[in-house]
Amino acid sequence: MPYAAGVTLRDRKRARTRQALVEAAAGLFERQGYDETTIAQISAEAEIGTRTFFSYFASKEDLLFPESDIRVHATFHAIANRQPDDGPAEILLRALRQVGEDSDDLAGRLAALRLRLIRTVPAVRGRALQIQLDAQREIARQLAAAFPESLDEVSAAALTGAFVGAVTGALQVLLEDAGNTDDPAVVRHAVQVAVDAALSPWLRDRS
Amino acid sequence: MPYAAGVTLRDRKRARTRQALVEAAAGLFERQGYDETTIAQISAEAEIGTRTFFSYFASKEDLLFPESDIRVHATFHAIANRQPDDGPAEILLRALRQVGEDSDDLAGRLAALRLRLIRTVPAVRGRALQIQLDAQREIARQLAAAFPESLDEVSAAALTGAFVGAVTGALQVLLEDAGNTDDPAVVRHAVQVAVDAALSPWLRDRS
DNA sequence: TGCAGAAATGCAACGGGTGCAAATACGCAC
DNA sequence: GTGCGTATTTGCACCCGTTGCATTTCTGCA
Repeated sequence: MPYAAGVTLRDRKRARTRQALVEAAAGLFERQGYDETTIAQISAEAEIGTRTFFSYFASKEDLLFPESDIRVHATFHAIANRQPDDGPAEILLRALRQVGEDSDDLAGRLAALRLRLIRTVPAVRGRALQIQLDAQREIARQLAAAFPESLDEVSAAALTGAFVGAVTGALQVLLEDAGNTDDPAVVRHAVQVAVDAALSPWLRDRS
Repeated sequence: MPYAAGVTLRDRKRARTRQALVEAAAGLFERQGYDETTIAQISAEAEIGTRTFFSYFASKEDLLFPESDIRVHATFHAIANRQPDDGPAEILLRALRQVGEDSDDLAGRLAALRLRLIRTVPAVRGRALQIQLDAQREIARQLAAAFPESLDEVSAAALTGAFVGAVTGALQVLLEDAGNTDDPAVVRHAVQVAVDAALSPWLRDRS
């Protein structure tokens, strides 16, 4: 029932405008750079008033992170569909592995742009880190709920933080080495190498 | 030769003004809140022009992170003075442990304020995370240099990221549970618990 | 003491972001 | 299809952080 009731004209129009904003922004950011692009320009290109922009996105940075919760939901899914003998670490491992393979997320034009701007623009990097931290927290909560007897909230958060931190750290180095390539294949490969390198200590213990 | 030559009047005056800015800001932030305090106010209280503020700090957030590299330097020190048979993990472990014990950093009024604002104000949290990431990167670099045959750059970054991520994750939960206390003793205790909880997986393997 | 260079300052401007009130468009009942 | 109540859009004025520029003031040093 994806196209169920309740999806009104208003809703569709709103979604379309939102999409238009993201695309307009992506184009302008690529052409002129992030700092050089003004919200007024983006709004104009999407044919809405400047003021209205802020009823779609709370800030300029947020344009680069629409649907910021898909990763969290993916992990929820990994937790829900876990193998009976999977421990917390196995779940996180599988989930993070999947991030590397999920081409939808990394191959897209917007994803490449986002990655470049995260490396380049401090404001964007800051926002990205915050979103990551929130996601981490939420995943930890779910993990603790799924393993009530072996994980308290604090341990769950520590574990999640360790995994995410490891991947982030490795990725940081790999991307800075890779120079300014936006080639999706290169980026995807870097992510996979990073995940494997980051998670190898955990792999060693269990295999 | 700490008070060596070259320390001119200008330098001392500049340091004094910088300090005055930090203190003025701390007071105002405590009294009125972060967002409600304007740079003009801070500058006025420190008796400089608003414009001049930006020749001391690049942004409002940076007021809360003067000497942001002492932690990095502490880790350098831990690396330099390592025991002959210490591995990379032991070094990071010792360094992070020390953070919890170093009362200079956590007991101070400014440190408590900083911690509260990190939890409260998104802009501050963003800046803090960026500084942390930079520090992490730098530590990883040093670690890789210290263990050339057992650690490549990527592994070093992953390891560092895992440790820091674990502590950060644990601390996040502990501080949000602790409510809005600014009691330094409580905070310090939370940090120690967080570090121990976060690092216990690594401790188990080695002891 | 005087001069070159550094720092401080004032001013104007720009962009992100918000509160407010008027105008507009949509959903829905009739 | 009409009309009304409500959600959305919009323009406007405003605040604040931040920067460039030109001017003035101050310090280091010969």
